[in-house]
Amino acid sequence: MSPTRHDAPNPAVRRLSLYLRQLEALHERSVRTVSSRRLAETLALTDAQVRKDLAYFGQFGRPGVGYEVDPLIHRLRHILGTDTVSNTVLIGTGNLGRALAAYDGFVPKGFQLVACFDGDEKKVGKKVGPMTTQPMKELAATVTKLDVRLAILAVPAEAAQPVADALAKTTIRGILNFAPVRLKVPDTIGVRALDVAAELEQLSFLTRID
Amino acid sequence: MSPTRHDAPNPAVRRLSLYLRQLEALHERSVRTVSSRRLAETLALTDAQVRKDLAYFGQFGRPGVGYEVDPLIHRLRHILGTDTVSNTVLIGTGNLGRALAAYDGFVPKGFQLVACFDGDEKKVGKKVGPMTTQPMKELAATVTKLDVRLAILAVPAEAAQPVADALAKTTIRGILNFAPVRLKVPDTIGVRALDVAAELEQLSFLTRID
DNA sequence: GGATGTGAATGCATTCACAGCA
DNA sequence: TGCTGTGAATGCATTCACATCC
Repeated sequence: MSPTRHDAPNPAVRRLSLYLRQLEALHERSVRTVSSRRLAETLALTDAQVRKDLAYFGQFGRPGVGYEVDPLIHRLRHILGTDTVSNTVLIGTGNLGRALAAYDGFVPKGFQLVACFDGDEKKVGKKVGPMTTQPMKELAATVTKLDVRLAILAVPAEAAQPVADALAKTTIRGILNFAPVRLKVPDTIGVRALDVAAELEQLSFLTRID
Repeated sequence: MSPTRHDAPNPAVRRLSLYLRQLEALHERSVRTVSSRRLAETLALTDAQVRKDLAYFGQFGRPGVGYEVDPLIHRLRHILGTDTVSNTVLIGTGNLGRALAAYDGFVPKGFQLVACFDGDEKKVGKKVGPMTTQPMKELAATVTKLDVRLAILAVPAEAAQPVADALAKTTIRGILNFAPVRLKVPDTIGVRALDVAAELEQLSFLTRID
């Protein structure tokens, strides 16, 4: 999965998630309308950037008024594809996997965990919330049956690439990878990586006393 | 904590973690020396980028030969500040916090969890691995006593900003934030955010069928 | 007056391409 | 020959600044 569709700069797409989160907070506080300036302020960006980012995707604002919170929330969800729920599978039911499964923030964001898998036979059959851990050999069948597009990978580093290879043979189109490994996948599959240790390293650098 | 010290572009610093990880893998395989080309290849970058990134921090390579793996590992660790162990605290001992505490990858990377805290009285006193969960009011004293610079924040969204405020009153200089909230902190403190739901949103966008 | 949306200008980061060294 | 380190050139992203509209 090489560049971004839709011509918009990649960093702009990343900020869409920030805007959406902030707009949802404003919605909670029953705020009806917000200007690029106020939005930028709370997110530590510039007003011009907010306007330009949003303008890549349409004309959402009204001069003299700003952006209407609720309609913009719906537009952004539509753009991100989270206005409908995406079935998602979890691979790896170790500590991290189970913690993710217990997180109740996915569903409101448009992601529903529908099955979980583990390569360790001892974990197969164990309950993870409402799900029962399945063996890896069931992956393809389950993914196909439930029409799953996204996978969360929370397996040890050594297992990550083999699992990615298995996922590539299914209808999975995106992988969220927690393992500290660069996955090689066909470019029909998108990958986002979350590497906790690497982030700590960045912090360590940032806070170095030279 | 505004820009990057040391003049190097921020993206270059982020890639340092990638280089280090790959070099550690090469070390495991007893590879002695590696060229920018090979390094770039496995990380899906260009050779020029690898050379330029490393050159921001020194002259590590030998023309005609490449980079020596072990010495470069040590240099990068030193640059990142992970050649000595950093004491780190964990705030929030819910599912995610405990999963992070159980992760055995921190110590080899230079981070030692030395204490954990929770605002929920019911969690205080509970064991988390070798640590005992402390109440938030102990934070300042413990952090000072153990000379802690880094904190991992794994608390619910509502609690994140108040905890960040409390951390700002201590010697903590960097926060790894898992809560889906933009933290406001004095610029003497560095923040890195890991937002799982936001990453899933990005994947959702990436894999949209327009 | 108070906003947006957007070309033009600026500022960064990446890539090129090559001099110089082993 | 093979490779690094690095100025110069290119390509992106951000910011400016203003015409336009409520």
